[in-house]
Amino acid sequence: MSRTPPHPTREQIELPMVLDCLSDPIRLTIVYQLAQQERVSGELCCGDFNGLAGKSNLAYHFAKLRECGLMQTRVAGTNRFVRLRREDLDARFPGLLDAVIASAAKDADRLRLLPECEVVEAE
Amino acid sequence: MSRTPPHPTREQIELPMVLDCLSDPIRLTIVYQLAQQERVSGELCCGDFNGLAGKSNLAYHFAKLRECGLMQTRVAGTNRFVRLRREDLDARFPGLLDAVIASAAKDADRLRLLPECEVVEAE
DNA sequence: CCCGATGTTCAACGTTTATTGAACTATCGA
DNA sequence: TCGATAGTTCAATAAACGTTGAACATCGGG
Repeated sequence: MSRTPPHPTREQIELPMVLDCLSDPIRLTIVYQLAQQERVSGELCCGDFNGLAGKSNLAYHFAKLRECGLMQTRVAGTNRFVRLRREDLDARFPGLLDAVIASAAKDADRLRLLPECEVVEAE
Repeated sequence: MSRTPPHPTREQIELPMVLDCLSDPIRLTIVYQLAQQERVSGELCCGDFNGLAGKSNLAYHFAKLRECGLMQTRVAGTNRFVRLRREDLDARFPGLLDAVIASAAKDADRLRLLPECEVVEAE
């Protein structure tokens, strides 16, 4: 569990898998928030997403994002840091990631991927 | 069965649904071939895709593509013509469709969405 | 008016998916 | 060394998905 998990090579990244990965609201939110972070460190810790779902569910989504080549995991002590594989994705599918992120930003309210995600409970 | 089936309005088109729709190889192929057709009539007849899958299976994929807002169906006699909802998609998600199509074109051989799709049968 | 062609609808099926909680592993700090 | 923390793995479940074939509806041409 301590070693860095396997990632696909750049050439192994497949378009349908990437699109399928991005089609899930939780994963799209993760990607979107990682994209926001690109201007800073580019990295976020797994725990930073704990608000989105339960921990085991998040681990499932992280694995999918990693296996399809969308993001990269770095192990640091008891933490794991994730980041977008921006260079590989831009090389494989130029403009795709930016278009998806821009589209997500446009619909941020609709997708509920805003910083503060208030869940309104109707009775 | 004769009347034009329901389509979502432009504003009803949702990003995750569009991405999910595009993540299926058969649907991606349909979209890709419709995009090729944009320089000509922009339309193709349902039957033009009969090589991709069985007819009932195609009807299923057509329905998904229509319901997510990716394409439009026009009834003409006993035929049905489909086309990309280019304007609506570009308005909703600028650059997305083009990026996806360009990515698909880049991987056309890998995705087997070339005009002649030879299926190599290993014993 | 029927026949053939075009496509859809329906029920059935096996597979994949997302989600959960419990158990587990690994690391850091006191 | 012990305990708390971070995150993964596993088994179980329910829902959604893609594929199939048979039945159906509609239109155009003889």
